[in-house]
Amino acid sequence: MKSSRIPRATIQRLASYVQILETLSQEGEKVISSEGLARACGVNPSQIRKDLAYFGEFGVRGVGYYVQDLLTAIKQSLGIDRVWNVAMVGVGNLGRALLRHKILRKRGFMLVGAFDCDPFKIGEEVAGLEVYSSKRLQEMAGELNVEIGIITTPPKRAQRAANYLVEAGVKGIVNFAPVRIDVPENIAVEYVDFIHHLFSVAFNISLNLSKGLI
Amino acid sequence: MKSSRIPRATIQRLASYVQILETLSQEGEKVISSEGLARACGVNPSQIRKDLAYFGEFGVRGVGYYVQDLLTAIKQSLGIDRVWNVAMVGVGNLGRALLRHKILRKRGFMLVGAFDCDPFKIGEEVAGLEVYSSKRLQEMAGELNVEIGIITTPPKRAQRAANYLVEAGVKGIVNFAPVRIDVPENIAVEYVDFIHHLFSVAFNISLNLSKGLI
DNA sequence: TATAGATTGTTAAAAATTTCACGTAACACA
DNA sequence: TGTGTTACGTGAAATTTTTAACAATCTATA
Repeated sequence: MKSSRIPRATIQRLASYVQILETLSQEGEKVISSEGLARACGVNPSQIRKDLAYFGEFGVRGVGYYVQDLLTAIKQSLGIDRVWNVAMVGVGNLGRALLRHKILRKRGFMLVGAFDCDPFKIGEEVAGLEVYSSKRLQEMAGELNVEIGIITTPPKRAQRAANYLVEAGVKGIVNFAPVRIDVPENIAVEYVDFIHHLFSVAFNISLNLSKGLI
Repeated sequence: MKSSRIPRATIQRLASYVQILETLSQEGEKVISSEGLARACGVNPSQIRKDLAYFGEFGVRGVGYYVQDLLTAIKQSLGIDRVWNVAMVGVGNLGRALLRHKILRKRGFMLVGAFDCDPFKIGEEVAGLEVYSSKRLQEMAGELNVEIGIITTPPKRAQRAANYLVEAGVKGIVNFAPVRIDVPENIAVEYVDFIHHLFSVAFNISLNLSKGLI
């Protein structure tokens, strides 16, 4: 199928297929059917076949999908078959945790710079990276070849951080601060806010309570 | 409108309305229109009116919504007009960051217990909480009155953590580990995986590149 | 080489969600 | 009190997303 506009939900799901396929691959599984994959990530088998169809034909009829091949194909489709250089703005609790988290690097996102505007933090070393003044972002981003920015500042500083990142030439931003940011249209932005998920759970618990399920 | 089944997306959006209304409230704004709110969170005004209609009529025609009233109403609808007690299983980098984050408490989620299975971590104190053995979850959850569990273990230990939490009687789980967990149907589960968002940004950057937008 | 069994890719139907459009209600002000 | 203006609530239309159904095709085996 042609890659007409691809639903955002499809992209989200592809990301979880990657997780599962990577596990399967490590466990030495060679082949997986859409049904098997579907069970593993709690969706409908047709959904999976349709999602994949946006990008090409990766399976073999009567057989299923070769785990390694499919993994490679999805990664290629998502553009994560390579390493992306990432800079972080805001070295608070959350920032530190992300800097120390191995998962980012393991998934191909290499933290190459850490920035903060707090003079007390500047010069500090976190997870092998020196913390620089946010004002030096533009100057340093070029030589570090930063492509993606992660914002982990307090909400009030998020827009400024975004401005710095855009000036520094990043092409995408993942914003952990709970505010919208304004950036040019050709900059890809994603918002991460785990409080939403807590709200969601609280709501569903309340719902279950009112339905007498608990 | 009657509260027929409420779309998950609606709940997600309500959560962001809360964020914005709280800011507006702090800034002393008294009234906001669906259009103003829509602009602030990047959605369609009708969307907002429809979302709210699932829970009741909170606005005044010709005027808009009284910020404080709407905030109260949404919080009540979501079941976040009270404090929820939360236990965390897995005190790694991410767990620590969450424990130290003020935002959880500020939003009404009180961390009342921290658990880990690593003997080196047990007994340690993080953000004013002593870390206990995960095995003691069931025993302690009762007296701590834990209602929600947060899983921040490595993926392989997530299912075990979930089992402990369910045995301990929690009614909802927020899982930060990148794996599905199996729990009884009446337990509300939410998955948080920020790697997905990085994937998404990477994909959109690749897309923009191929469209010649960059 | 033919047949049986399995599982994909794809089209069509169904369901869910979003957007539009407009009647209705509230306020401001003459 | 009447009139104009604003902006909500809601039913219907449009769009998007998900699910179902099935023809196509691959492997295995006799």
